[in-house]
Amino acid sequence: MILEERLQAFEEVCRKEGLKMTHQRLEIYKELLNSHDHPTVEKLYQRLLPKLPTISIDTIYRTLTTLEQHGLVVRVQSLESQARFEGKMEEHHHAICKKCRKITDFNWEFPEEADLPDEILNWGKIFRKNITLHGLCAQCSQG
Amino acid sequence: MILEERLQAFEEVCRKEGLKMTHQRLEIYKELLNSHDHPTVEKLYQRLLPKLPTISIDTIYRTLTTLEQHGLVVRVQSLESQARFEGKMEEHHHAICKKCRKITDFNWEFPEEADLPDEILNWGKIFRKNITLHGLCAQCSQG
DNA sequence: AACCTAATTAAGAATTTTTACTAACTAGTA
DNA sequence: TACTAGTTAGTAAAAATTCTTAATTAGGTT
Repeated sequence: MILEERLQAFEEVCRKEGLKMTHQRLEIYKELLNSHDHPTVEKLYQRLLPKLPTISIDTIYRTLTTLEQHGLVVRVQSLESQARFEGKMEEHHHAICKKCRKITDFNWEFPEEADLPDEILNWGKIFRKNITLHGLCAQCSQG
Repeated sequence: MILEERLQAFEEVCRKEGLKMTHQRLEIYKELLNSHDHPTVEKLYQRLLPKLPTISIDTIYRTLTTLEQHGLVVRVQSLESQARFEGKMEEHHHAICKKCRKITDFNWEFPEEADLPDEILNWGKIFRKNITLHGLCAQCSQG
């Protein structure tokens, strides 16, 4: 069960880094793991309200930033002003529809790093390599 | 002179699309062309103030959004909450430093589209393909 | 099992970032 | 030179994010 693994990793990281395992933190993390639409903070807030009726939106901002800093979630690049997040940590890439703004994941084995130009290999330490496709999704390109 | 070409293209697009060639529009566009740091609206505003002391920040937002819609500038994906723009239209890619936030351009010939997985070729119409490298630039990875 | 302590939270307020509204103004054309 | 639709500056509002503070809590210690 991949979810189990993620939650164990979550616990482990928290212990290692001295982060406390609070109810809110766990629920926010689980909600993000269950969300496959790269939600905004606002969306997560709406989804969490039934379970955590008194949670504040600031807590979600804070929590996601903390988890991001510890490599447990990813802040997704987007063209919107609202921040978006994802819990999926396996390397993958995104296609963004200019019209409906939907972000679709896809897998692709990235070319070997060695194929990248030298100029950028000297740039520094590379942690992630992401491809983003910009365009119109099938639905939106019909209209 | 590449700048000349860009300005001519700018004029042409404006004429074609019925956009008026206002002083502000031209100055904003030229300032962006001269900026190679993927500036925020706020930064452009600061840079334009000496020349256009009464320009409002709203005009810069509006103008950039308009130019973006007509394919004259690109809204750069970023991890920050502030929108960033660039005028460089040739295909290129970005490396973002997690620490200092600097965005560095680099060139790389993207693999043939055919090499992308089928799932994503059926996704819709692809206009742009961008690679983003996340990491620490040389300077920041020393500290 | 109660206690300590530093981390975390909720709530409200404040900031920051972006957009809307409106009257005045301007580019492009007649 | 006048007309008209598009554009601008200024003000205000909305949207998004962060800060402040007092209360609460997790996790370790006695």
